[in-house]
Amino acid sequence: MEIPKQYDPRECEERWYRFWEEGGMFAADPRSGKPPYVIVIPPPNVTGVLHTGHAMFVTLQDILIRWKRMQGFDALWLPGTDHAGIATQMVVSKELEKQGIQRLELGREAFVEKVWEWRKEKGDTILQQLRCLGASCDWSRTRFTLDPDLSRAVRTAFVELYREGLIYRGEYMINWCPRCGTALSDLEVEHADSQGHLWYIRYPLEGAEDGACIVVATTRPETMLGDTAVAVHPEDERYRSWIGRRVRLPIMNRSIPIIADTMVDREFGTGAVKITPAHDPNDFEAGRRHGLPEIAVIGLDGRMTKEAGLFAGQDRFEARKGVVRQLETEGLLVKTAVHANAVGHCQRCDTVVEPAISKQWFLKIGPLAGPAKEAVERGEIRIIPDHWRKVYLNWMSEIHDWCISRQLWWGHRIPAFFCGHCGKSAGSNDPQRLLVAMEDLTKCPYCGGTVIQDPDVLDTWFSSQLWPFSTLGWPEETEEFRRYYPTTVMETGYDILFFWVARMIMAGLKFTGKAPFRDVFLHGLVRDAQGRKMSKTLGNVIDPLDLIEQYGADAVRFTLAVLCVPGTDVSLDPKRMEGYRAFANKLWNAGRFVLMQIEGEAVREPAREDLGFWDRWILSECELTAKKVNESLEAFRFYEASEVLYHFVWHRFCDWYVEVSKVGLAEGMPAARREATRWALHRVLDSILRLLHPFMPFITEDLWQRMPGAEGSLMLAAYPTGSTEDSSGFDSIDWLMDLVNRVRNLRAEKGLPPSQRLDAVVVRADHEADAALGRSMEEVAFLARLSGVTRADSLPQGEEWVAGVAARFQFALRVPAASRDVEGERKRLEGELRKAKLEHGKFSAKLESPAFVDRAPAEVVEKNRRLLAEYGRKIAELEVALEKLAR
RNA sequence: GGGCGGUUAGCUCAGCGGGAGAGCGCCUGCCUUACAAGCAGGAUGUCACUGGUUCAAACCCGGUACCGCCCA
Repeated sequence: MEIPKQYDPRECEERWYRFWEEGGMFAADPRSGKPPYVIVIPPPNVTGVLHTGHAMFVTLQDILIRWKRMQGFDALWLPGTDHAGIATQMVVSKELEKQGIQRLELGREAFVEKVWEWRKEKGDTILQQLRCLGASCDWSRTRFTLDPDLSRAVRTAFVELYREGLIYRGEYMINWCPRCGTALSDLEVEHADSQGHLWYIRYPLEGAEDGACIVVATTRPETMLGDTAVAVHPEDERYRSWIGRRVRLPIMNRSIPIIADTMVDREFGTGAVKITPAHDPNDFEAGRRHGLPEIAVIGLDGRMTKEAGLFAGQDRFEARKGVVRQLETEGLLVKTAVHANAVGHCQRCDTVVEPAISKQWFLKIGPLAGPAKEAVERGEIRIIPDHWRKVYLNWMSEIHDWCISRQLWWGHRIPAFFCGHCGKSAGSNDPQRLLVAMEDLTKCPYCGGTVIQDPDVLDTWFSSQLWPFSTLGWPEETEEFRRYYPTTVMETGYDILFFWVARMIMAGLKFTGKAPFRDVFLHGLVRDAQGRKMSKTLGNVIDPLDLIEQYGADAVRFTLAVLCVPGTDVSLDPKRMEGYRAFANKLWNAGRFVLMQIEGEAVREPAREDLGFWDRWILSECELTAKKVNESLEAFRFYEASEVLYHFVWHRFCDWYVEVSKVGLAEGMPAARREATRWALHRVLDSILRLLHPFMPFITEDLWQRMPGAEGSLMLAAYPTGSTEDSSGFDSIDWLMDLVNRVRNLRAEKGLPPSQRLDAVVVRADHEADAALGRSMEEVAFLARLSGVTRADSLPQGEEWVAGVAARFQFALRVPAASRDVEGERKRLEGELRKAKLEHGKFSAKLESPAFVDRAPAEVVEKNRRLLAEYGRKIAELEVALEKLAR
């Protein structure tokens, strides 16, 4: 069998993926009788192309799914895409503009038609790209948030909430994006600190002969045109006598009252604030409390309205400058101070968001948040890492009503109707709650008149919150829903904890009465090598498809897994990926070695007594590794699981066992010994491939298929559990390794190449160590490149011997005269002595303290005693060696 | 303003009460017939600062400084 020296991912990835998919191995089977394990995918936007965030969740979720599938679960990983209202509408609009087509000219129906065409053409690109990473999704169950049955779920949810009075319509302050032309929820506004100004403006007091003024400070002077009051704190001595009087609003020359309200922060500015109910959320609340008029001076297009007087028609930022200039001219600007404040920006287009009063649909959140909070507090839902649990609870306790209507065309149209004849109107004048319905209305249920449907659509997240159950058939009680709901794990990035996870919990509890998942695992954001957020403007975006092309999907996956430390963002350094590509290659060559040794025939399990000490050691290490990997995955510690595997494969199996096995496989060895070694190699490689498969599915399948006796697919083979058998009794391996290391070290310092075999004498081993060495003479000789090892009672005499000291052994190497360097040796030995004395000193100090000996646990004291003795012996041995050198 | 984190080797980060670790990078030597995407060896740290608890603190508690994230 010819196996190339280098692993070539490109050669096999597509082939194996097709093998799995065509073999139906990704499909869940509700009738299998196995326990279900379910993850629903965080649906990528249809506009999307694969980015590193997707690569992250695909890797982690596929690891979980493949692991559980191998463990014998009926694993369902349900894929799909999200219609992503604003994002998709923006992308398609831009596409059309390139063709010279304007969305508004096209009209709603035709535009939506275009989006569907676009989605048909491009919408599944990303799902194809997920396959490149090896995603073992059950593609037969792929869903899209605008599918008819999912749309029905959305409508059901809306109607139910409306009938219960949890959805209402009204004029309130919302966030408005002038560029997208739609309302946004609070979450869709990103606050960015910016260096702005604080303008101090003088408002003349009416009826004051001395020209007295009240000075207010504002970061948004253009809004003063819409001021309808000035507010002070009721207990503020400075202004107490002013309350109830009136001031003259500059520029507009309007008379407005001075009111008292406890919301005023006495420390901010002058302690007196202007109130603009139409353009500030706090002022809006204050305005409603005090019954103030709401005068909108900024329109929804971002331009000043006719209420803005001489500024009407100006852009809002132009008007700001104009107002300041005008105030200066009138001598009413007291001062300008530099001031940092957080400005809201549209999440999608980065335009500065305008707080505005608008008639919108809202979801009353209180009744939903309560149970959602409790479910997490009670531990019915676990959020991992734990600190996100705290963040979740904190957010849940101060959550606000959710503005769910959007002035878009692409999305779930709100099933609300208005009658032009009798004036009945869904949300505000619908006493019997008839104007929101499952089926479209044609006639008014009150008067039979013609109705029109609300033109708005729902926030995309309104449908996303139903995803874990709408994808399984809800509101129908389908077989899938009964079997796979609630799902098992929700795995996603922490950036959508509020957007999505929290809302799914609320919706799940509300509509199904059950928490939609048991565990929530939140991974960190993928950043660049310097820890910066990836962004197009920075030009530091890493394309996962490029990475796959360059390093192979397995290396990409392994890197992401090993970097996934809970609670930390991921700095993705391509350098790091090189390392894991090398790991894949290492595994490849280890596999190549084993396959060459077993020559295509399955080796029968040998009798226990035929297994050598090193064979039993590696088998035991392998069990231990399996156990740790399962434990780590159970706790979502992906980094730990992958590190444990990396270490075992490279630094136990390859570095030591594969080397040692060459002794057992050598020509002159008894047949039973050779067979036992071959069996152990085969056995451990098989376990390694199984253990690594969820992390590196392609290379492991490729190697596994080459193994004698391989049937079906590795992805359906049993996952090793690791035994609970006693794994002690291998301490002496560590001593032998240390001996080999010391010999290698001495050899390196003498500049003696491995090709030069040396004679060695090993002496003064204690009985235990001596016995261990006796069992492994050939192995030690091979590993340390020695021509012969002699056990003796004392160090040999003579110029040609160089001494060294290991943990349990003292040894001497016979070196050529040319490489002797007495001075250098003395320095080396003295250096070692110094270190040993330092360590010795630490332990003896500890053990001399009665407090330590009395109060520390016995095993800790014992361990310290042992180490003290070890260093004591080492010191003695080094001193002997030095003394000999002096002679 | 409220909440949550972080500060450990040149870089990215583990460790979270009992001998300071990994990967990458760096230095030296090797084509030792699985692997040069490799092998062997080596160097590298006042575990931010400061009090306290403890026989014992990178780890627990209090404070300080700096950095970050989320929410208003």
